[in-house]
Amino acid sequence: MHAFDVLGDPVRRRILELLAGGEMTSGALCEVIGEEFGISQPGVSQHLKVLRENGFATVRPEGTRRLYAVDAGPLQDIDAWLDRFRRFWTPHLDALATELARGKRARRLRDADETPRSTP
Amino acid sequence: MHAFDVLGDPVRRRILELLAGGEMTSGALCEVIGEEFGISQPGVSQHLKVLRENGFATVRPEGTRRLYAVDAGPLQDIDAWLDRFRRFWTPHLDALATELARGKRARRLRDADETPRSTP
DNA sequence: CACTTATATAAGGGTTCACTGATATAGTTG
DNA sequence: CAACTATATCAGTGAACCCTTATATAAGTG
Repeated sequence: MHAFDVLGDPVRRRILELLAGGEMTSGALCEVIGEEFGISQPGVSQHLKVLRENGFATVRPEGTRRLYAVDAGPLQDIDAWLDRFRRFWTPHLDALATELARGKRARRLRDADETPRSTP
Repeated sequence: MHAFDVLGDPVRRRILELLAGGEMTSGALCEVIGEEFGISQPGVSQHLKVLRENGFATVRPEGTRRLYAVDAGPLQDIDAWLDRFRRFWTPHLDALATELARGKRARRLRDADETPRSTP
């Protein structure tokens, strides 16, 4: 399943949004999602499986619970795919700022201690 | 159809990649896509319709041809949605650089992501 | 106008997906 | 071990999606 397909489902997007705030147990997710979308525990569990199997989430057992957390790998892939379109909405940011934003070379920020002259 | 669903299809992603290079006619797209994916002209046309109807592409008639172009609006929405996960792969960029990169206006644009309450 | 080229729509079929209810696994506790 | 809690899996069903072939619209050309 492609990363975009995984994110095509609103339940899975919401789960990731929740996990963005930190680890959560399957049960806690079931509660919120069940409330918001009106779907059953197996329904949520199946979505968690999709997130797991596609690298969007990791799981860590703790006693009888299972703690889920975001794995940002596939999200980063999507971010990278979007690169080729960024020029459509960030007309001409100077290269340094773009580089910074992408995070390709965070180190350079320290070296060049300047305050990047903004041209927004 | 949600933006992520639109991008879930590899043919539509490829069409957008091609359009990222500049306007193209339906015919030219049919040729490349037909070649690469082995699908028919109506197949491609239907994908173009999806892209149009969901705001990913604009069309402009020129004689008997139709010129397609990228409309980056929905892509920007996706980029904005990814914001909440960026900290996972851009450890700690200072706020200024991030703000610069995102484009200050992008922030104001939209933050709302509908999380429907379904009625069973 | 008849003909051709460029593109879109229509109708139908096969496949995939997301749900539900029932059940299985696994850890915890009496 | 038995009972309970937390979570995952199974089997089945209805809907959505993407493709195909056939056909429609529309503009240019003799």
